[in-house]
Amino acid sequence: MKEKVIIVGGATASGKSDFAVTLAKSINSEIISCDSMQIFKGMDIGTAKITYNEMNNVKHHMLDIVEPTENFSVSQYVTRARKIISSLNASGKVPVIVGGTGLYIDALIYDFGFSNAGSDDTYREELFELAQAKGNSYLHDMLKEIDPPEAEKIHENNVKRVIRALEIYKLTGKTKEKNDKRLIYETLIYVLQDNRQDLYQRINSRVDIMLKRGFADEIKELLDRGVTFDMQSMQGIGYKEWNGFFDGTKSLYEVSDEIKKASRHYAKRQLTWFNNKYKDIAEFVTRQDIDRCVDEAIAFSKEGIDAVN
RNA sequence: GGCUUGGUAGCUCAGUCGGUAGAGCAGGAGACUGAAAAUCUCCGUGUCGGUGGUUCGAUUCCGCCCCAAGCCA
Repeated sequence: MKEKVIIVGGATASGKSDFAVTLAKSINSEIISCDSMQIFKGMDIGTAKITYNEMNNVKHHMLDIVEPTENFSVSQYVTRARKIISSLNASGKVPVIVGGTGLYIDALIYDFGFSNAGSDDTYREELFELAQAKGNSYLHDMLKEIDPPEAEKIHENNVKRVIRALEIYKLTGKTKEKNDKRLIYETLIYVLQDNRQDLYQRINSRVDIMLKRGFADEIKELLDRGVTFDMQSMQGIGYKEWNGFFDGTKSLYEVSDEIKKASRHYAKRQLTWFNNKYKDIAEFVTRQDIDRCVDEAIAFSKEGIDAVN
């Protein structure tokens, strides 16, 4: 029998955290965050990480699990999250997975068969310089040599992806295997929706609030602790934009404006992801549907368990 | 009141030696199975301030008017 999982997805600032806490509370379960930035310690304000009070006594997993000086990847996320899902299921709890990182959710609910490839910074650098010198298509041709179908899927200007594909090959000696898309869990998936304008409005004002709550201090602290702008953690929205602020090349207004803009763009990308990929497996709801969803979640988490006992 | 410089896409501006116009940003659509809050792809018709004139034809040249900024009174 498949393990069960409830998922709450949606764009940034759409109210996922709150929604998820309510669901988890109602089925006496726990939450597993599915967010590629909230995994970092010390990055709280900018990632809009849930606060202790907001958790409302519901246990949260997969938050603050990596130092901001470290690299992290989907495969590591999946390995760790799966264990938590299993142990919760074993104790009769259906975990509520919340997050906006589409790839992480996908990798979790489908079997992508990742091997444990880490990263190779010097090789990345090497390839990047190669692309600079000989052009994007040169690098793309390299990928075509070793993995034609993969090369077919990646646009040659998407240098970062081409590099990662080559890097994986170098580290594992293998090309990606085709895995069919079958859900490995029994799922109840909700995607939170919102009017575009309202969402953008919410994003803008949320950035203003972040700044008032000491966003700048958070960045300073990270930098003091040895985090630099070229690290993975600092590529996140709300972090990379501060590059230039502390040496005076950028004003606070510019920083805030750029963060808002980037967040809006991000939200748009998330909407595209969920709208197009989750059409058949998710239920699209708004925050107002919470009561109905709670009922469904209760039924979903009970279903089957009675039969077993 | 006089002079100067502007008034072109939601914004900043380019351009048309006279044949009705194009960039960046914003915005929109999309891709995405190993960095994903990353990365990448695609989408540009707007009374060219108004009005008269010159012209086969004006957003482009000329006159007048309106608006904005600056300078002089």
